Amino acid sequence: MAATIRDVARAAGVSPSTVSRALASSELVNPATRERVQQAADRLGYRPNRAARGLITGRTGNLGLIVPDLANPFFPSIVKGIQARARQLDYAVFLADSDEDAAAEPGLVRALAKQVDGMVLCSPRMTEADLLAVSAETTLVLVNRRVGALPALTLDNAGGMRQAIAHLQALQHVRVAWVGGPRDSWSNRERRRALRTATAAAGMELIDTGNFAPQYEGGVAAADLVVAAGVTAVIAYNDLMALGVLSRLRARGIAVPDQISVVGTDDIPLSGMANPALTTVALPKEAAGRQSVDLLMSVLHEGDDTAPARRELPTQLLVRDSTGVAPPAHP
Amino acid sequence: MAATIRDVARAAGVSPSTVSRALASSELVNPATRERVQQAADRLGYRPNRAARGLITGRTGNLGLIVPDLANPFFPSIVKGIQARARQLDYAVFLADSDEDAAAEPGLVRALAKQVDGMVLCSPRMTEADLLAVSAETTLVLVNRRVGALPALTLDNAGGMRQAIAHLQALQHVRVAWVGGPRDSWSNRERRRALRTATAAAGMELIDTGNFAPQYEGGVAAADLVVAAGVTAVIAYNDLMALGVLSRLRARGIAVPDQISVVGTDDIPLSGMANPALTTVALPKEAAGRQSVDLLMSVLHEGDDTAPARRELPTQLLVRDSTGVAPPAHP
DNA sequence: ATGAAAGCGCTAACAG
DNA sequence: CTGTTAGCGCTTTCAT
Repeated sequence: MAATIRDVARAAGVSPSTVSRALASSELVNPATRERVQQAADRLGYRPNRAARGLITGRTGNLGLIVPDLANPFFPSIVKGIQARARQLDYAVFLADSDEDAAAEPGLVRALAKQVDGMVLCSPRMTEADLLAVSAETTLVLVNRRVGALPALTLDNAGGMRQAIAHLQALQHVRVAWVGGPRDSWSNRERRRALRTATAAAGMELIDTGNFAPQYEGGVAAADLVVAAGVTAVIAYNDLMALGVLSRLRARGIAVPDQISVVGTDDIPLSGMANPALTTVALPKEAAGRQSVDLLMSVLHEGDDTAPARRELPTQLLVRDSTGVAPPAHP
Repeated sequence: MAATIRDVARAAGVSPSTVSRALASSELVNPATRERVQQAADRLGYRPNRAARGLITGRTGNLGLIVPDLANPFFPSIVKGIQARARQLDYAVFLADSDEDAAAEPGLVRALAKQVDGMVLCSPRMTEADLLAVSAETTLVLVNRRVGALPALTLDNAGGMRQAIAHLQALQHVRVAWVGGPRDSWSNRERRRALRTATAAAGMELIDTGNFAPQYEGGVAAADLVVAAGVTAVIAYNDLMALGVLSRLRARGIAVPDQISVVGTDDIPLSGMANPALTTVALPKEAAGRQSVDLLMSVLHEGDDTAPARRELPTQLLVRDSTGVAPPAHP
């Protein structure tokens, strides 16, 4: 079967421990011996068994990743970023999709905890209590959520919302609707809160249409409430929902942006391809993925000496065709 | 730190092996003892170390998955299917994204091989030789590709193309363009071949515009060639590309489906949301994911006794608004 | 600079 | 039914 370290040792005429050293810390072993071992290893196609190594070193070289829903285009981008960075660092990654089921998340963490050095939880939906509880099982880094003193990488939700409101204000909008995402979502709460503050400061009115599934269908469902609210602009929790709104508005013969302006969040690949192209708050998704890995590494290596590891990445409003000057108010 | 099997043994006043047995094969141990062990385990929050278990049993309880590009909406659906089925079977899954780099794939397989019981390779781009070579490292199941006698789950590409051509023929189309995807892609070759056969049989003409990146941008780039070819219909390798074609046609003021009909493949979530909604060959993506795991399990358990494990899933043309009756030919 | 021995956490004979 | 023994593949003292 597969060659073990003993096979290599035998082939090179040394002991297993020498092989181990030769393949790892180069300095502690005679160059000639090292060469011999290296060749034997190559010849036999030797690949160390990481599980066995992990058993003794306590380091697995693996990393866990949990996302709520891979079908939401927001997450694949993050996963790609994480993948890429993990691969550079020679880490393998376990992926689990919770299917937006908050109750399932702790189980997923626990299932993986023993096999990884740490995990990245992307937009976890589970309760704070659960989060704190599972944080004892392994090293955690949160993405898109902030809880207690847990290491976290967030995106500047508030800044994004402020930019959106400033943009709409410049276009003369006064009444704006908010189409909310999952109630359990931290970023949903953050965005809503920021919106409240920003609209109040701008002397604008914010109509909350409630919480909807963070998908195309959710936006479709919300669109009629938006129309009924008599607003001239709407901001949706994410692009998928914004696209749903767009589609429903078109179906009802309501012109975008002439009658209603629409703003999304995420800048998923397809938002630029929509017709009209969607104005949206762009989030640095792949960068967030990469940096979350870096954050995890720093936590893993520096121990718990410094301040809580946190980082916030900037967001950027992309103005496209779905927003325009507000129509004149009715008499 | 974390409780080991010895801790549980001590707490329950039995030997580690009894704990092992009590927690696994229920029959071989005294019910009373078993109860005691179970309680001790619960109390200590014991979770077996799967890596250690795998070391001795040879089964890791892990499964590998490699996809070319998670940013292509086709793959997340498959990954979700695989995830779901794997979880049911209590398997954890390693995910790697090769970023459409055929040369990187063998390395990814080898990196994971030792830590998994088997792997699913989704639309692998690597050469047949590489594929055969890595198939020695671990149990493989191919999705969306067929090579040698390797276990494979495929989708009925030919059937899908036949349905598309029959549909276009019914709509009076005679000249049809093909917008190809990655040259290395097996399904790309399959679809093209099927198209050749089907058009020939129908007395239609097929114009091949070449190979493009399997993304929105690829479709945009191909669209002008489609127009220049003077066809009344176009079939794209995938929906992303079809959407790109759609967008470029609109930009050029060419009406769809009035002047040109457009057909995609995959039925990604957004194809139904496009305007006009995209006619496409739907592939059972999540089902393919689930069944690929089942296939892997059957190969793993049944050994290599029976015929090569293969399965082909049916495809289904979804007729939507992007296809219509061909415009009358020019005099 | 290298080898021998011990052991990571677990399961699988083998006794009893 | 249960404990003892051995060992999966690897790294790491501790000697030499």
